[in-house]
Amino acid sequence: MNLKQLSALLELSQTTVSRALNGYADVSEATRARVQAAAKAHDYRPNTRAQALATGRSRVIGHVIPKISTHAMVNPIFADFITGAGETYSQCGYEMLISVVDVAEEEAAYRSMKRRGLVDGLIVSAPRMNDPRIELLDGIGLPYAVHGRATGTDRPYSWLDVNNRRAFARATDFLIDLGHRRIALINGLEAMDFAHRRRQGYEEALRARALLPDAALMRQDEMTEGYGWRATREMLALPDPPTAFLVSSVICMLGVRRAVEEAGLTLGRDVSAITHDDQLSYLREDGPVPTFTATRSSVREAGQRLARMVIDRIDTPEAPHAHELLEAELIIGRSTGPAPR
Amino acid sequence: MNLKQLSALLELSQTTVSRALNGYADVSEATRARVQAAAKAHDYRPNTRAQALATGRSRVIGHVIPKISTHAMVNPIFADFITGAGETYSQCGYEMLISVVDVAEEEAAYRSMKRRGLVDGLIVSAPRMNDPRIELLDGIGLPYAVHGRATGTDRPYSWLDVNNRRAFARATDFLIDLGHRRIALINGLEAMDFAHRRRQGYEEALRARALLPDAALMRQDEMTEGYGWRATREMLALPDPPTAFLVSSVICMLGVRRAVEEAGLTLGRDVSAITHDDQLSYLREDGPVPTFTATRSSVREAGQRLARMVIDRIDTPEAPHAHELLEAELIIGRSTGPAPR
DNA sequence: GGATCACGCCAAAGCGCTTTGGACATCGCC
DNA sequence: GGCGATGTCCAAAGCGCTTTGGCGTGATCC
Repeated sequence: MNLKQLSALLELSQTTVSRALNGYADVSEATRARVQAAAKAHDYRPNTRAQALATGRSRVIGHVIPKISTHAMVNPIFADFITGAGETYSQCGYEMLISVVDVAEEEAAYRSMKRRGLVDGLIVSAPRMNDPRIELLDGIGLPYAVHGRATGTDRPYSWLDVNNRRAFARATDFLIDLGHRRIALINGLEAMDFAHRRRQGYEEALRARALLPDAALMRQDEMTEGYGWRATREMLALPDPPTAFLVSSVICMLGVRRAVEEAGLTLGRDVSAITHDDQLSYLREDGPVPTFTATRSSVREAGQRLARMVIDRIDTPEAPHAHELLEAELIIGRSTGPAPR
Repeated sequence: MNLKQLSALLELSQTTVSRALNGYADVSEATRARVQAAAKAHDYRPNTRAQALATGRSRVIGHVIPKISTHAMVNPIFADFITGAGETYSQCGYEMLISVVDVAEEEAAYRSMKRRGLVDGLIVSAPRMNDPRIELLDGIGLPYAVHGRATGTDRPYSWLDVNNRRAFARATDFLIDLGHRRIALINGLEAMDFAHRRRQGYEEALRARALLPDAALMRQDEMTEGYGWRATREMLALPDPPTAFLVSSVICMLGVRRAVEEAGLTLGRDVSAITHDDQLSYLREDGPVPTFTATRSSVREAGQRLARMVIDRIDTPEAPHAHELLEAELIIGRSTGPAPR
């Protein structure tokens, strides 16, 4: 059933039927009701491609996943983030298009998306320091919103971010309050903006309490379980090992715990650790006290809100850029305790 | 730059330019070369929406994620699977559309996708026993391929699956060889087809060695870390606890390990465990011997191949249905050892 | 009573592509 | 020289929608 057939059936013009369904005022309420009833009865849905062609808007938002190499890690927060964004999209009548592209072809991919009229807007994920994509997308003229921020870019853009600096400063502070002095940082790759900010927060908090950051206690890498384990194991073997760890993700934290336990130590007693927790659904726990003390912020909610943000960019490009800074909660679990003496 | 402008520039008709670019024979090689050069020089990309409207094919493949409730788990294999599928799609000139829909509206979502001409085909994920989606999609007339199988459906359909039955039978057999007699199964939800098959394999292997499946040693639930921990903890507290565990996912396995260690036991010595491992990229390890003994099969590769399978369905709907049964490797790690006496 | 206006409807153009059904040369062949 | 075959190209008609501009009709106002 298409517009033509539906309007023939109703003995109305395509114009009137279209305008009736799209809420224009110059249709009498009587005919509008009649049209809506018929549309419902025949389960009429306008063809998206025709609609897009006629309006110039595709009602699709793109998410680009740059692929480093064949074996590179897929971001574990991806699934929950997508779910959040998808919820907003379906509420707002948008579709989500995901494009896996080789990192070398990322720029070409954006250009192609624009030229082919594939998407109305984009979500930019995992911004790096001085991320070139912001300038690129402004140049291309594709609305977007960034999940995170890109230190070093001076042009305005819309973003939503967790206050990573403050979260890690608070976590560090909390560990210092517990008497810890040698606090390690198991960070994500610091070319990533969020990891950079976390280190800032960590170092600031140390300095504010007259502690000197020690390069031997700082690591950065892709946040896998294996990395958490390796880093912890190595640092516990130092002559003057840390008594506490600040960890960038729960996945890493799993590795940290493994290393701590393998060393015959108990987490929360002999060694403390705080992780950032994106509330990934498949790692959720139940029970009164969480296993891990964590700075917690829902990545699914971030997806929901960021999706709304791109849609706003598309609808009102002239509006000023939006910024949302989510504060992470510091949730006390069983992985922290007073520093051993 | 659109077709009209490009053809004006070349002083050719739109027809000729279009046919030149689409490889039709009735264009001289000289003009074809000229057209291609101009298209390249101006980075011409046909508008996807117009192309789709004209051809009736959108070159988009849909993935539907049914959302149980606001807090339901997002499948952890999702990200890697999507990445694999996305790789194939970009090679074949397809786009991937992801739709998060409330489970109650799943059927309506499929219908709508078809009517709106949004997608040319679909991937069906996480089939349940007697999954109604297969009949539904056949009725709607949307090509699809299933990731897994749906026991109880007698109509033919294209699928790709891991040989879950054999994988779990082999794993069980291996544990029996090591002297284990009380082997627990920490399964996924058995309404899911894969979990059902895993239990079959497990029970068959037990019976083949004259062991009786014990309901007290079998659990099923959503495969979270917390579930693995809870199930293990409870079973270890039984009067006659299991000495080995068969676990449905690495995420669960993390919980199993936690429970084992909390009980003061050592995995691979006091208690053995084998998990199914989808080779999720963010849980990957390095090192010579893996931590976990596992039945291993790459979900990313599954994504790649299944994407190819839907594309084939779209291109040649009259071809017989394809089936691929991937065998999981049994990889020996450090989580298994001889049964303690 | 005629001008004005709002209301409700519609014909037709257009979005950017593909495809059908020729048209026009050129060529080889009898 | 005429005829069919072949090789190149093109005008125009769609694909299914939205939107512009206009057309009647009846009510309103001086």
